Amino acid sequence: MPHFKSVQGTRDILPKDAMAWRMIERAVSETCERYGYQRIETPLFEETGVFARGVGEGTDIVEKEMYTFKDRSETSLTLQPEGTAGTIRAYIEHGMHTLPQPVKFYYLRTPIFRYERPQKGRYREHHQFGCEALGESDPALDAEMIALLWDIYQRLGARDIVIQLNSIGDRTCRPAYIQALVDYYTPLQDDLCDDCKVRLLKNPLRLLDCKEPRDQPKIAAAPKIADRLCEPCAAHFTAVRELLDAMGLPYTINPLLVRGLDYYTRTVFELAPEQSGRRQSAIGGGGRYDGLVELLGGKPTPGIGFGSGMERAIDLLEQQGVAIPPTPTPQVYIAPLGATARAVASVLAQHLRATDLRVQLGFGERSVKAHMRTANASGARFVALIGADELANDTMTIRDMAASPDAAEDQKQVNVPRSEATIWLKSRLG
RNA sequence: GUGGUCGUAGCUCAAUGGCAGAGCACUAGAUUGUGGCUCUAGUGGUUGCGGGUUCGAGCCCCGUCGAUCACCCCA
Repeated sequence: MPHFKSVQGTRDILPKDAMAWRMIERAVSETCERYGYQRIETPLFEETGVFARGVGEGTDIVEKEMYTFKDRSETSLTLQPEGTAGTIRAYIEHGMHTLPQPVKFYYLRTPIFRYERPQKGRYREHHQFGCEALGESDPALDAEMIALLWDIYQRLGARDIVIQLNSIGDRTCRPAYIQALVDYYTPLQDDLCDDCKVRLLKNPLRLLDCKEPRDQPKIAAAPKIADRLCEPCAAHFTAVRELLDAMGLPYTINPLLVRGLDYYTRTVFELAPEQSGRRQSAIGGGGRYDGLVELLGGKPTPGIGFGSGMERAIDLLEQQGVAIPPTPTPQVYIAPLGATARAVASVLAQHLRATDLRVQLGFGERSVKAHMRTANASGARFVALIGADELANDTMTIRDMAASPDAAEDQKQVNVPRSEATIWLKSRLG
């Protein structure tokens, strides 16, 4: 017999984790709706070009991390490696530029696929929630979105998390900054770590990200993008900061914050636990992408968005001991004895469920003891026992599983007419 | 893609190169139809997979798959 395993970097989300997921889903959807964002769900896969062009040909994601395949008509498709590009494609395809702008979306529990070497907090399939807002460049939108992300995690009860903020300029000022960076680093080339030698040629912004100790002094002395922004970008960045200050949102400017997707312009931000030396603990990140809609074939349209990893969010909440709502338990467990009772029990279960009670039906030919054990393990509050005696007089014996072990037997259970089952249970379950 | 550590029952783990085990969980019993505590029994394994060395491999060697940690990068 072959035995199958979930494939590398994927995992099952089991019932024991369901409530944690649901808690996050609720916090996200309710908070987003409060901010006027509406839910969107786009297909799991797109034509490869959507991501290749959107995310950027030179990025690691496109170069070596996409799940790309040809379908039976030889069309190149890709499982979404991030949440933004598909949403932009939908915005363009459905002519949403005709709606009042900005158009504000959120997505939830969206599977994201990246072919990477798995490790803690990093999977080949993971899930994100996120927001996108298109058609508006007002810095108030940037501030609102950062506040929204912050709000979600506050609502979830996460502690000690920080927002890092930076501006990486736009098509006007960034090329000049990158050139300045290259000019600064080129004379130092021979003294750089091997990774940085590659970065200098391939993705100079990433030089700022290096963690090699010997390169830190070079980074500290390197030109900073904040000093090189063009006038409009500088004004935009200032406005975002002033709004965040006015809203009282804690954030820190990180002049070294750059992001790995090519489409970002101006505002970029990340959310991470306060004392996380490790980079893969970032739980959310995003930024403005004013050129992206045009890049994907739409009219020039500003936009901004973020994505946040749900597995990482759950890890964080677990690590911080945030209380997860308990899994709902049955309110009634019905224990039938014998074939006739089982038929009666099935019908009774349906009646009770129709009145919104959570009912667990006991299956099979089992002893009373076995039923009681199963009921106890299920966490059911009451057991409704139906055997020969109860069948004979149309009753059921109801046992209160929450009664003290020391209580007298007649305090623990009572015989109730089956016709009064709903009323009896409802009055006691509040 | 690179490097370190590790793969034994559903879970957590034992077992000098010499008969594969325990606890938990699960199932069933402990005088009539009653849970939790206790006791007893039972189910459950091709020791991740494939080769090799050896009289004999869970243990040693090689490969492979996977997990984990770090790098790279990202959520």
